[in-house]
Amino acid sequence: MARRKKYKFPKTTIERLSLYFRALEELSTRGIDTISSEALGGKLNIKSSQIRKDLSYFGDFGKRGMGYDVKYLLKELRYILGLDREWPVITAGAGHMGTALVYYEGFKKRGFNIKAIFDNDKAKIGQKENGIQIMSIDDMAGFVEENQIEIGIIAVPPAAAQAVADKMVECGIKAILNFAPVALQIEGDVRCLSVDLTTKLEALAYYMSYSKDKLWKILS
Amino acid sequence: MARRKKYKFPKTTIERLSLYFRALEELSTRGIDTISSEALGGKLNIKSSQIRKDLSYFGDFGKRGMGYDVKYLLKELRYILGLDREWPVITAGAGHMGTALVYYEGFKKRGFNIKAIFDNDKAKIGQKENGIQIMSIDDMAGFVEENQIEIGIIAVPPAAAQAVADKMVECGIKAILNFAPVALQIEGDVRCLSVDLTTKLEALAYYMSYSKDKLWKILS
DNA sequence: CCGCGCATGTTAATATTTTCACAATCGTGA
DNA sequence: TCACGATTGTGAAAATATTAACATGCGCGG
Repeated sequence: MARRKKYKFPKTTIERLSLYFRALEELSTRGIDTISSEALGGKLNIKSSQIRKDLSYFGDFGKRGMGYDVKYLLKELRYILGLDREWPVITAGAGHMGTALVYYEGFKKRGFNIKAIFDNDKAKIGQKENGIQIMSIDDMAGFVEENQIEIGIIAVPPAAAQAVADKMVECGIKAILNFAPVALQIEGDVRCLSVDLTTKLEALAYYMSYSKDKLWKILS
Repeated sequence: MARRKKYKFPKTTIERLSLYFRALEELSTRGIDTISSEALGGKLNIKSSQIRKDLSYFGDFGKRGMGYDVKYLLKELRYILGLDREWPVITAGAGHMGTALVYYEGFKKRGFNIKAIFDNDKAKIGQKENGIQIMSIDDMAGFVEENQIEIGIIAVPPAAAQAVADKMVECGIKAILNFAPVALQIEGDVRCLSVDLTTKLEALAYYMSYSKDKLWKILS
């Protein structure tokens, strides 16, 4: 098992580990046994020194002169990222985005199992989506406790997001992934990360329009 | 209009401007005319000094002792971000995620108008989703040229993403927003940003599991 | 079993980003 | 019109993160 090496490392390292994991998975299915940091970096547009450094925070996984054993590194990363178990999760919001998440392959593949969908639309409650029950938000507390849910995903309209987040926290959820375009105020030791669909698109709009007739330049 | 001040600034500044813009919009609809960097930071969990510095890269928008005029700053940010115009965009992928994007309010609201959806599923081609035509990928080139599309959104399964990206580049698309969980290789001066649904979730899994029995600690 | 080439792990240097701290200055009310 | 409280804009310091550079060590071939 991976030995701990350093106590502190950049926040961005974790998200890169996730990228490494994904790329290694793909290499593994292609039957590739070994890869160098240089080659992996080429696939991901990340410098090889960055990869070596990221990995070095957690252990010595490679062999000098040889590179990394794909299967071994996968196993280690799976452990480091906490993907060596199933994570039962709930989602809130049975609209288009919520539904898309329920069908999203990437979650199941990594052990994130959506156990229930919560919504307050009476017409939807009681129905199923991809085999998963849509339930009333009023039943969230009991469900979370019974099924020991720790992770909640929010995919409701922005106006409702804060209330849903509060509800999740109240129900004992420990981590929230937020797809609503609002900054949630979370109290307590609950982790919250947001996936923002529009800021990235707006960044693209910025790049496109600045290149034409604006003069600001981005650093680096 | 905003005066240019500095040539270089952090990459992250642009995405924060987008958050400021969104928060100011909400303040504006609530009839709030003026806000301080401190108060805005409180809403967004961002330090006031960060906000002032971000804005300072583009101009002097505030009044000492008073704060920022909400409507004025909105206007300036709209210009800076390139949101003072309509952006015609196309999407690729008419699956669950692609469909969710077509119905996503946040895009239209900012002037990003999805003009067509491309897919290679014959059963879907010719149909509409939210009033928008689903077309064959073979017709992309003509459509992009005729409609002067500069931005493309990829929401296809990972295995197909690279091919779609190549196609978009070939068609003259200048910026790509990628929702597929793969690192795209883009040649030329085409901008590409990815929205990653799983890395954030995996980061949460990491935080949750490290807090229990792992010893690694994150920096800061 | 020695020497070579390759690719790691790591230390040091560089680059970038955030935060601090405070002088500058706006509007208000005496 | 002056003094005060508030809040900006900013230069300098601190904190973070990336990149370079290279000594170290592994496996292979002779």
